[in-house]
Amino acid sequence: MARKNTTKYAILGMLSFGPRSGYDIKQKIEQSVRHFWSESYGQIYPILRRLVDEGLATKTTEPQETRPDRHVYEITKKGERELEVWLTEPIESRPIVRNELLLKLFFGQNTSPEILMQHIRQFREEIAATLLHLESVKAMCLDPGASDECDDEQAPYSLMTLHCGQHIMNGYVDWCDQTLDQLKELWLDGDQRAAVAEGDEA
Amino acid sequence: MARKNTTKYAILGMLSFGPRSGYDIKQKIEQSVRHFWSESYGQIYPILRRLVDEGLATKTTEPQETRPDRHVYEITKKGERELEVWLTEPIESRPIVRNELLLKLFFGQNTSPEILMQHIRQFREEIAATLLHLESVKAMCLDPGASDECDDEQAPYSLMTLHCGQHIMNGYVDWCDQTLDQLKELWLDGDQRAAVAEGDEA
DNA sequence: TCCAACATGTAAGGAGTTACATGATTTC
DNA sequence: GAAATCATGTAACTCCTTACATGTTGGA
Repeated sequence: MARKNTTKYAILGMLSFGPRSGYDIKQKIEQSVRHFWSESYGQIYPILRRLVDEGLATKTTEPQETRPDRHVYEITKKGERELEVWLTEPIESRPIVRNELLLKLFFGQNTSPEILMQHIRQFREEIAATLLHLESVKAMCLDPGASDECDDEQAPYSLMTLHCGQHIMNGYVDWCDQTLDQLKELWLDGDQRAAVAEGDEA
Repeated sequence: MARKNTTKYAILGMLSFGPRSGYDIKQKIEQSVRHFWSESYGQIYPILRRLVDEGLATKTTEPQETRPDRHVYEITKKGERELEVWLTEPIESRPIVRNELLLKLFFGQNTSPEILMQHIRQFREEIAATLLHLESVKAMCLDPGASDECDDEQAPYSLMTLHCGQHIMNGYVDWCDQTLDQLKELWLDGDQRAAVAEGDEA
C-alpha cells in the first residue's frame, strides 16, 4: 500500500523546534501552519507513542499536581536524521485539493445563479478572515521579541509560507469578485429579464 | 459522526449531464474537474450501487459480446431533487488543504536552501503542466462543436471553474519565482559566501 | 509481443476526524 | 455558575486509495 504518513514528519518537524507535549504540538500547528496543514489529537497522540517506540523521540513525564501529567517529547539524533531525509526527498505532490465550492459551481445548471452567488460570497468572507489571520501572524513574525514563536532563524521560512497563503488567498478573492459579476450577468440573462418585462406591464 | 459523503453528490452531478457508466464517470472526472476533484473506482462503484438502492438512479445493463456488460446509470427525479437540495446547502467549507511543499519549507531550517529550491522548481513545473492542461480544456469549451463535453449551457460553469484554477495556479507560479529568489539570497548569506571567499584564495 | 484502453467490481488497509472519558482551574 | 483552557488519551467510524481479480480488443 505504501502510503505516506506525512503526519509523522509534521510532528517530528514541530519537535525540531524544541521539546513539546502533544497538546503543545496541536496548539503550535493551529497557530502557525493551519492555512496549509492540520492534525487532530487522534493522530498526534498515537504517533508520538510510535516515535518513542522507533527511537525518534524520547518522552519525559512532568508531574503536575492538579492537572494530568505533562508528557513532553524531545526529538532524538535519530529523529533529526529521519526528518532531514524526509526533507530531502522529492515531494509526493498531487496536493489533495477537493474544493466543494467549485464542485457546486460546476454543477451550476442544476440550481440558480443566486444560490451560487451566495456560496461564493460565503467563501469570499472566509478567505478574507484567513487573510486577516495571515496578516496578524506575519506581524508577529516581523516584530522581534514579540513572540517566542518565531526567532530570527525561523522567520524567513515562516514568512515564505505566509506569503504563499496570501498570494493564493488574494487570487481567490479576485476570482470571487470576477465570478460574482459573471453570475450576475447569467442571472440577468435568465429569469430576471422576464421579471423586468413583467414589471413593465404592471 | 455526520460526515459529508460529497462523493455521492459528485457522482449524482455527473449523472445530471446524462446516463453514464462507472467507467464513464471516472473518465469525465479526470477530464473536466481533476484540478479540484478526484474519485477512485473504489468509491464510484459502491456508491453507484447505493444510489440505485436509494432510488436516486436506475441501472440498465447493456450486454456486450466481447467485453463486460456496460452498466449504465441514469439519474431519477428523486436523484435530481436530492442534487438540487445539496447544491442549495451552504458549503461545508474547510477546504482540506495539505500542502507538503509548504510543510517542508516551514521546516526549512533542518535542510539546505538548495534542497528547498529544488522542491519548489519541481512544484513549479507541475503547476505549469496543470496550466497547459487548463488552457487546452478551456479551448475545447470555447470551440463550439469541438466536443460533446461542453455544450452552451454547461460552458459558463466549466469556464468559471477553469478560471479559478488558472488564477490560483498563476498565483503559485508568481510565489514560486519570488520564493526562489529569497532562497537564493538565504543561500548566498550562508555557505556560498564562505565558498566565494575560499575561491578568492585559490 | 506487449501495452493501453475498455470495463466492472471487491478487499484490505491506511489516513483522518469526531465523540467519548476524565477532571481541575481560571476567567467572565 | 458557566464556559474556556489545560491535558491526555482511546474507540469508533468514515473516507479514500491501492491492489487484486478477470478478460478482450486493437494498435505500435
